[in-house]
Amino acid sequence: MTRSKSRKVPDITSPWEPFEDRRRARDIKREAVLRVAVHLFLEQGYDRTSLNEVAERLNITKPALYNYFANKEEILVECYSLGQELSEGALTRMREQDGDGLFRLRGLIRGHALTMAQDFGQCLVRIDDRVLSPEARREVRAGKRLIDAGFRAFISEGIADGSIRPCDVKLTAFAIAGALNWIGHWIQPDGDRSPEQIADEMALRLTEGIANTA
Amino acid sequence: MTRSKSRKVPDITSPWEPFEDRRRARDIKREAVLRVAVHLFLEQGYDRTSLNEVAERLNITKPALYNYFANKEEILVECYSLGQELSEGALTRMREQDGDGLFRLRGLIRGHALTMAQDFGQCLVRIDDRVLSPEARREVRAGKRLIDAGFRAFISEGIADGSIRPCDVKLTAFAIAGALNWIGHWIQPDGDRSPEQIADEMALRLTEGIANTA
Amino acid sequence: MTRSKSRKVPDITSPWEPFEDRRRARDIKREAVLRVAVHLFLEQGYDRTSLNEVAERLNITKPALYNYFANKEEILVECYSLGQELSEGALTRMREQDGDGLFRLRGLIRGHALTMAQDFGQCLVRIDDRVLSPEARREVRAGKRLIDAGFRAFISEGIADGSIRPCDVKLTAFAIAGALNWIGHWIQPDGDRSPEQIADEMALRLTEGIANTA
Amino acid sequence: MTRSKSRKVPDITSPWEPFEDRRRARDIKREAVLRVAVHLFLEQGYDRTSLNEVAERLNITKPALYNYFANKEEILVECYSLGQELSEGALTRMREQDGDGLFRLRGLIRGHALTMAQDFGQCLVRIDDRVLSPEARREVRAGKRLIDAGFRAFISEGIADGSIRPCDVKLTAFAIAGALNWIGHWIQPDGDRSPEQIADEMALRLTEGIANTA
DNA sequence: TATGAATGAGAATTCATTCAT
DNA sequence: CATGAATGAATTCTCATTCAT
Repeated sequence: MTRSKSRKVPDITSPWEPFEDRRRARDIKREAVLRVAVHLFLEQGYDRTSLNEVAERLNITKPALYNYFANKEEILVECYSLGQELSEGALTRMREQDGDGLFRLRGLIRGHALTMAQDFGQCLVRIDDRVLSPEARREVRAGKRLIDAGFRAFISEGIADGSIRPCDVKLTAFAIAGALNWIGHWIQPDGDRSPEQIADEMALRLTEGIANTA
Repeated sequence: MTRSKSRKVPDITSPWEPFEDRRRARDIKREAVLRVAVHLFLEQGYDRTSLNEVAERLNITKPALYNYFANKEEILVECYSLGQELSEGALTRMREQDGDGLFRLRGLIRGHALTMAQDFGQCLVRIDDRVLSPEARREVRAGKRLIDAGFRAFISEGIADGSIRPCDVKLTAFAIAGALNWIGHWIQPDGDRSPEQIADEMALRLTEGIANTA
Repeated sequence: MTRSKSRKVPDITSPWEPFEDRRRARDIKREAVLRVAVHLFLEQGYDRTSLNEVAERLNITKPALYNYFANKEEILVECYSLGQELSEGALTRMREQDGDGLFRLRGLIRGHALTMAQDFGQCLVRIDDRVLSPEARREVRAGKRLIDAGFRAFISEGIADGSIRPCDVKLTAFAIAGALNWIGHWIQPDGDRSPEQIADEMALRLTEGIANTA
Repeated sequence: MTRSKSRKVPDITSPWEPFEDRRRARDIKREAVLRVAVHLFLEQGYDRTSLNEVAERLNITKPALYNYFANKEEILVECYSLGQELSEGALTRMREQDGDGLFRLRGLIRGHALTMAQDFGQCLVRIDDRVLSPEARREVRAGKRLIDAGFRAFISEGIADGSIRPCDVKLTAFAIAGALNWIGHWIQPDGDRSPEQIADEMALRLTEGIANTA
């Protein structure tokens, strides 16, 4: 690992590097915690996953976790955030791309489907956010609404530009989002379809009915 | 209540009535427990709902619950069962009705959508069955697979009889089921669409793309 | 059984018989409770045996037990009593028989050994009387002391009449009682020695050292 | 406390001391728990002794106990172990000593008698091992059988070398063990015989009958 | 930064006992 | 007599979190 190597010779190069180094090491450890945590959360549920288990898998002790996170909730919130970023990234990318509403919608579908193929993405729909404190929940839900708004926006856009047939926007968005979110519940790492295949298929299937291809 | 009335004159009508009466009273109470429990489970999550809360809402004490259920898990399992029955009922009904695959699929969609509008139905998709013991989980999942198999069967049937365009059956079934299950997450009792409206809309929307209407 | 016969024709013979009958039936049931209870107490320990289990084995319900016993403790106390009576019977019998101290001691040993071969006898030494309320415990211990006093009396008697060699009476009594009480811990219903064989062997073995056979 | 003193100057003496120190402190605390626990177990019985009581006497809180023991059963098992070691020590010592069977038997008797004068030894015979899980019970019973086997071995040895008169080995061993185990039930800390006196007396009394002194 | 220890809060479950029927 | 239901009290155990070191 380059991390451990650089840790051996910090003073030689620059007195600032150690800080950099340390911060980076810290971030790496934070990430490791999150990866292990989200994995266990998905495997056993949030409430049934004790911080002890998380710590054990990382070969540290429970209180050590508190160096990186204020509490258990913060861990979950960050897992949500990382998942959220995945879909938001797709949303942003499609917003910035040229193309009609249908094209953008399909892009978002693909992006959201791929999100659901990852642990952090899955936790968005498989870990109930009712375990969060009201404030944290509000924030998380705001994030989720963003994506939903994205679906609706692209659908409306498509209807406006003629690429999508008129339909009940809200319900259609819910239907699409639901079909995609469900992926997180049935997808298997070693399934016979790759995440990309699933994403592509969904992008078509979920828009067939509304696409104005006639 | 008729119960208390009949209790006053048991010997006159029938020596069996008291028993019947008691059994019925028992069932009524069991049901009340389940209704309160599923409500709280949906509101706060299973792990965060203590039996104390359930009991309190019923104006009884916690140990009294153990007269009706062996343990907390059994309560959840029965909630799942009641939810499961809702969709299975729709499945059975459509199986017995005449009509092509598309027709049946739409019926099942409607039925499953309506299931998702009820507490017992929602708990199927909103309470993580990973809290169950392996045996109980196996049983619950078997039930869920039944519904999924129903979707696939009707789609296959439709493809065979020409009412549905050839498509990836498994993925399509997942997409439809996902869109419907998601209803349980967003529907609101006082929303501007009635469950029936949602069900009808979904029955159309989710089949538009695959219906062979040309 | 004559019990069931007489129960069928109670009014014919005498208006008083039913009472007798009822009392007897009651006693029979009490005994049944005690037999089942002591068995379970020995099998699982007093605290770990719930009245439910006792009731179940008798095909009745828990509250029904309260018709025969005031509480769980009373059941145990009566089990002790029945065991106590076994040894006390032997003590009384030997007291009334002619013979020197050694003869009587051996008789008591035999009697106490046989007591330890029965459930009620075993409970004397295998169920800790510390589970009893102070009053009940006092009574039970008084009974146990009676037996112990019997051992000492016979030993002293034997020393006085020359059939037993001078020895530390108290310690010798404890040693003999201990050896006998231990039988309750190792004896097995289907062992290769009958209770009588064990009793006889003990009567000899435990007195060999102190018998004045020279 | 010396602990706090050494804690002030750890680096001077050795970098390992703190660790040693901690481990030792931990062991000391574990031992304290066991001593309090066995005392209460003997006083009130295992089931009637709550971990709360144990903790209270130690001026800690109940969950703190779980730092040292996995559960209540483990505490009991360790109490048994400590008691077991006492007698096993005597057994081993006598095995290694020169002398005939009678000599060794007497040594084991003395050792076992002294075991019964201590809390940990008493719990072997006064706490019913039926409260243990099957696995734990098996282990504990294996230990008990070891001692019993020791008694039998020394008796057989004595018969073989002529120091003990031929007798029913199994029954004799049971009788001796029983007499000794009973000590745990009647001995009193402030009795008029010291444990050593009792032990010596028992070593003689229990072998008088079988010793080949003629 | 990391750890062992400790704690407060809480949860499920068990059970002897009571009571109305 | 017997029962179903209910309860209060207790108990074991878990866990997130804190703190001194």
